[in-house]
Amino acid sequence: MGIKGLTKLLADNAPKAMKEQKFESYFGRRIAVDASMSIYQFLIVVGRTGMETLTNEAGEVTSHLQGMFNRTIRLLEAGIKPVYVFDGKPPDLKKQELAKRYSKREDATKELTEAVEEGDKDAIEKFSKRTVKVTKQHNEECKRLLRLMGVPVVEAPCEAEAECAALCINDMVYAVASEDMDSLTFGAPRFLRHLMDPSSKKIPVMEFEVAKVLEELELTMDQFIDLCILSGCDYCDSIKGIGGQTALKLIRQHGSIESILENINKDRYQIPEDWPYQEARRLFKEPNVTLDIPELKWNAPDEEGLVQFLVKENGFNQDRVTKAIEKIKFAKNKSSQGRLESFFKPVVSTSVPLKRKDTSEKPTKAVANKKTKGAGGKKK
DNA sequence: AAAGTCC
DNA sequence: TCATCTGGCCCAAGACTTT
DNA sequence: TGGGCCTGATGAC
Repeated sequence: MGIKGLTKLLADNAPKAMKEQKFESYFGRRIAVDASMSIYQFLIVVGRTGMETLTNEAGEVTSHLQGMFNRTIRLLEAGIKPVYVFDGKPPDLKKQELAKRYSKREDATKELTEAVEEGDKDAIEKFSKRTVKVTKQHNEECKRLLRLMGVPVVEAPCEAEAECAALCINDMVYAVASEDMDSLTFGAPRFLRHLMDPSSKKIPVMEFEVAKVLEELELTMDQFIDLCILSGCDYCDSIKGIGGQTALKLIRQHGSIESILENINKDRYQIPEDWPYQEARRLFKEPNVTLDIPELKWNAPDEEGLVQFLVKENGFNQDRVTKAIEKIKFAKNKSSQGRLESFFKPVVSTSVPLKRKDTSEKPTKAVANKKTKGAGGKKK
C-alpha cells in the first residue's frame, strides 16, 4: 500500500507542506478513517499471543471489536468526529498486488504450520501475524458496532482511501487520517499521519496539505500523480533505476510520464512491458467514489444494543462496557456544547485553490466558525 | 517504564 | 567520488490498567 | 505490510 518513499521525498523536498500538530487541535473536527486498515491492525496486535486472540464464547475473534471500540471512544473523548470508510470492490489493476499478498499469506501459513510442529514460539508469533486477513464478517461486525455507538459509516464503492479523499475534497470532513501516503495521491486536501499514535508514543500528529505539497514541489496535481506512479504505487510497476529523487527531477524537467518516455534513454532505463501507467493515473485522478451517502451524523449510543452486542454476544465485561457508554455520552455532551464548531487555530489557508471533483451540488456543510473556549482540561 | 489484561 | 537505487534484515504495527 | 537502516552496485558529475 502506498507510494514508495513518499514520506522521505516530501520531508526532503517539501518540508513546509508537513506540519506537526497536537492531537487536541482536532477538537470538533470531522475526520475520515479507512476502517479496513484499522481492523487489520487490530487483528494483528490486539490481545494476540502467538495464535491466540481475544474471542467470544463461540471462539470467534473479537480483537477488532475491542480495538475499534477503544479507539473510537478515544477519538470521541478528544472531541473528534470520526467517519469510518469501508472498502468496496478493489479495482482490477490492484488484482496483481492483491494476488501477491495472497501468496505471501499462503507462504506464511505454511511457515506457521512448520513453526507449530516444531513448537517454535517466536516463529509462531511472527508468522501468525502474517496470516491475518480482514474478512467480510470482521467488516460487518465493526459496522454494527459503530452504528450502535452512533458513529457514521460510509461504504465506499471501491477503494476506501479514495472515498476518504473525496469526502475531504467535498468538505464533508476536515481531514483524512491514515498511515497510507496515497491519500495525498488521491488528492485529500488535508491528510493526517500518526493521529492515533500520540498517547503512548511521543510522535506528534503530522499534517500534510496537498496544496502546499504541490506549491513547494512546483508541480500540478497531475504531475504529482505521475511522480507517485514513477516512485512506485500499488497499481503498476515502476521503472528500475528510477526512485523518488530521479522521478521528481524527470517530472520537473519533462512534465509528464509521456514526455519522459519520449526523452529518456530507453537502453539505460528498462520500461516495463504492458505498463498500465495511464490506467493507474486514471484510478488516482478519477477514482470510483460516491457522494451519494446519508448525512453524516453522530448520534447518541444505543446502550441496550451495545450491551446486547458486546456483553451478551461477545463476552465483553459488563462493567467496562457500561463505563465506556458513559464516556461516549459524556464526550457527546461536551462536543455538542461546542457544537457551533470551536476552532483553536486561525482558519486554514486555502491559498492555492483545490481541485474539486465535479459535483453539481455541493453538500455545503459550511462549518459555522464560532469561537468557543471549550473543553479546557483534557482528562489524563 | 514495564508488565499484564482486555475476550 | 557523490548521489541514488536496490535488496536484505529487523521491527512494530492497540489501548487501558496495574505494578 | 511498510519503514528505517545498512550494504553494495551503478550511474552521474
